[in-house]
Amino acid sequence: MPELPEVETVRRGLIPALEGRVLARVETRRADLRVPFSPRFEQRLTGRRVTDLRRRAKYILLDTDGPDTLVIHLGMSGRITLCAGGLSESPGRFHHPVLRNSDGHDPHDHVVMETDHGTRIVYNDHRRFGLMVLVPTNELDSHPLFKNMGPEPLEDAFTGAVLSAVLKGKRTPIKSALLDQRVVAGLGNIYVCEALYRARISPQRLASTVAGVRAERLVPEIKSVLREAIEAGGSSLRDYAHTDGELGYFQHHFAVYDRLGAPCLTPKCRGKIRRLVQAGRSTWSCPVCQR
DNA sequence: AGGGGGACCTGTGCGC
DNA sequence: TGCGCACAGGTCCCCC
Repeated sequence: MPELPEVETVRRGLIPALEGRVLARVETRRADLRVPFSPRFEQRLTGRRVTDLRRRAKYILLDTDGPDTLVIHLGMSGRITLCAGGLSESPGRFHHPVLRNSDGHDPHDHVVMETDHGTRIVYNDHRRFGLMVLVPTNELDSHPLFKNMGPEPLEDAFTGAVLSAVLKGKRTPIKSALLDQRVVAGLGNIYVCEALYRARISPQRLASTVAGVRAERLVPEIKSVLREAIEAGGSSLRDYAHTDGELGYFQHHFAVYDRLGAPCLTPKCRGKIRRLVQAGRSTWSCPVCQR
């Protein structure tokens, strides 16, 4: 999936098209994504004005002038594209060929919305690990999706001391701990690998031993890698693209992710990037300068 | 109680 | 060319 920087880029791309606009038409083309759409999904959204577009971790929150907030997650392969009225739904300028059904639709275009200004918003997700649900706005914090979620990494409240306190006593590798959304919300495989590299911390190190000085070193690196990635419009690997179809370019700045065998970029370090598997997911790191 | 492993999906790229 | 396998920005449930 898009991790925090990619989701943030999508959110920013949606603002000009959606903020203050009325959802004139909402169409779901199947019963579910990873989970079913909320009951009466289309009716509850149609005619509502979008009052705000927020992000929490990897979720986009679309507040309306009704009781509900539309909660969107892009899973691993979700994409949202905008197009002015009259154009085909998936504009076809992506790096993937666009599939078509006999009715002319991309079979992975699962949700199509249209605003009162005629902009079409298309949600495409070929793996369907994403979700779209309606949650009463005043119940968001207590909703199961959010109630146990850790701090936003880019907020000032996320400090070395805060991370340190959560890691203390955790008997799991730091790599797994950082992927745990209860520890810090919004990091995924790429930015965990990159942040650990920048902080020169081994992904295999026990989380409890990162508490203290290493946590103080790690937090600024988490923030800097996320900020730089947002600045670059996120990272485009297989599926991710901006709302206008353009690609992010932070993937060109990876120091370790998917760089198996490449020389470590740390000056004077002779290490070669290795790949290991932790909790079923690939981890890339430099065995020499990450300890 | 908390963490690891599989399940959920489809697509792509590789080796044989 | 084709087939099978491994792997992919995530999360959740089950089981130990």
